[in-house]
Amino acid sequence: MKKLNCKFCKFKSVATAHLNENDLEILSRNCARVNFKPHETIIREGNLSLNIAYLKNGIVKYHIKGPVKEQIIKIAKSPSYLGIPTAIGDRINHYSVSALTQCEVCFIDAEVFKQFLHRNGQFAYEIIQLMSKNELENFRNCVNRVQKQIRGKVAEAILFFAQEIFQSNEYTLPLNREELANLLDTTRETVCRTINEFAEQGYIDLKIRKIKILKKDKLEKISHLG
Amino acid sequence: MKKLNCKFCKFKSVATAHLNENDLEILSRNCARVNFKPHETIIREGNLSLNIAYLKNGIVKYHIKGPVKEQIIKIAKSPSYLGIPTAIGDRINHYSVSALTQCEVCFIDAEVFKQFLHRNGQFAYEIIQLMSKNELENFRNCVNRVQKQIRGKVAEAILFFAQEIFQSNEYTLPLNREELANLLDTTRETVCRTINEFAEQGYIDLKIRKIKILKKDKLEKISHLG
DNA sequence: TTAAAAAAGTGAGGCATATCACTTAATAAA
DNA sequence: TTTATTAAGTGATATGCCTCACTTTTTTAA
Repeated sequence: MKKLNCKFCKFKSVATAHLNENDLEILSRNCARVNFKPHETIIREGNLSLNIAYLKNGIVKYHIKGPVKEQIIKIAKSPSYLGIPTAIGDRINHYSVSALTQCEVCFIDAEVFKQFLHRNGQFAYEIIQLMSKNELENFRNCVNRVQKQIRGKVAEAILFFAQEIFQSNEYTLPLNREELANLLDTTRETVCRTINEFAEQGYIDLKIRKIKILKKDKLEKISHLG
Repeated sequence: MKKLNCKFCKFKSVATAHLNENDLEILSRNCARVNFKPHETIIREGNLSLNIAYLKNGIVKYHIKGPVKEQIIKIAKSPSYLGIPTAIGDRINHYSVSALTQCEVCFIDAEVFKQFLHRNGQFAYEIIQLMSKNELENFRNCVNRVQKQIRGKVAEAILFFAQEIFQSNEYTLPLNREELANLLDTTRETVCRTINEFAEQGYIDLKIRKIKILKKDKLEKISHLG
């Protein structure tokens, strides 16, 4: 943990840009930076939610205890706030967030963050905008989960990592087969079969976790079809 | 449509309680009340989102166009804001909301609402709190959808309407079998079979849409089991 | 009050995906 | 390097639910 000067943070969020000198000073005093290695837990379900986490760098997974098993609900990357709903919606975290890659996180005291929201409508508005976009994404996500068949979901995931996470058609998947299966509501075996089928068909080049998209149009068609 | 005096509205939201006389006056001038019959659309996906809808009275369904079909994503009842994420997250509605019962809705000009958020941190904070709770619920909802089997979901739905919507063990389901199936990601036939099985087992008393819960503990067990 | 239309219920068979049991490959440890 | 461990891949079988085709009941309209 290091104390910071948030004023000069190059990863400053859109919302934070609305804070004045004084508030940035308060933020600096109530903010601590922590680094996480892959697999480490940043936010833990069931713990007291005393901080807002801001992901400055890295890729994370959100996961939650379900009636049957632990479930990955989404993948997110920096820059983004990680714990707003869980810190403001209740005193206890309702989900976990874990690092998939090396991650750099700022923990902001939740009370200080709430004070900013109360005092600064501009700041609050930016947060509301972020949360709104998130909720729309979550709805979309949920419908895709329940309606698409496995081939459609695997294709969607391959494209998601290329477009939303890595901005490249070539990348190393930050999930193993088990985790990918969990994210897509299926089993490891089915993911193996499906992803290898895509490789056989020449839609992707696949070396375990290294993926290169060869026929984006084919994948898009499979993804949209369900 | 009628013009209102929001100051004396007995359905006033927690957030609105933070508005001062002047803002309440502005709200009154930019707010219109509309009544809806069952099946009528309150918010339509794809339309411009120029208003925030506040549900003063009634039960609604949220639904969204999926890759395969129109999907019911959730059921909500008054009092609640209906269109915050879709009005603030984008210029165009990303989901629809339709009346399941007779509904009373206030449409608030989105720009006026945004002004309140900008100017009044207290107001914004209340909205953030509502949105946070919503997001936590959505996550929970989504995990249940993907992990539970049909029997578990039907049991959950029966209990949900009793506890969250009607606060009674005896109620008339505001959905037909087709809609209930859609909400639970299954087919009409499977819902019929499952719900009638529960009736045969004596867990519920069932007359088409009239439901009376007889063995809550049994339903809870089935629901939690998945 | 009867006819028409819509909603609900039911049985048989099919299918996508899960499960199980195992092999092969990759990575980590000794 | 060799061995141990974990991750990935694969075939055979099982199963929960969907689909289809139809009947029965309820609601709406004439």
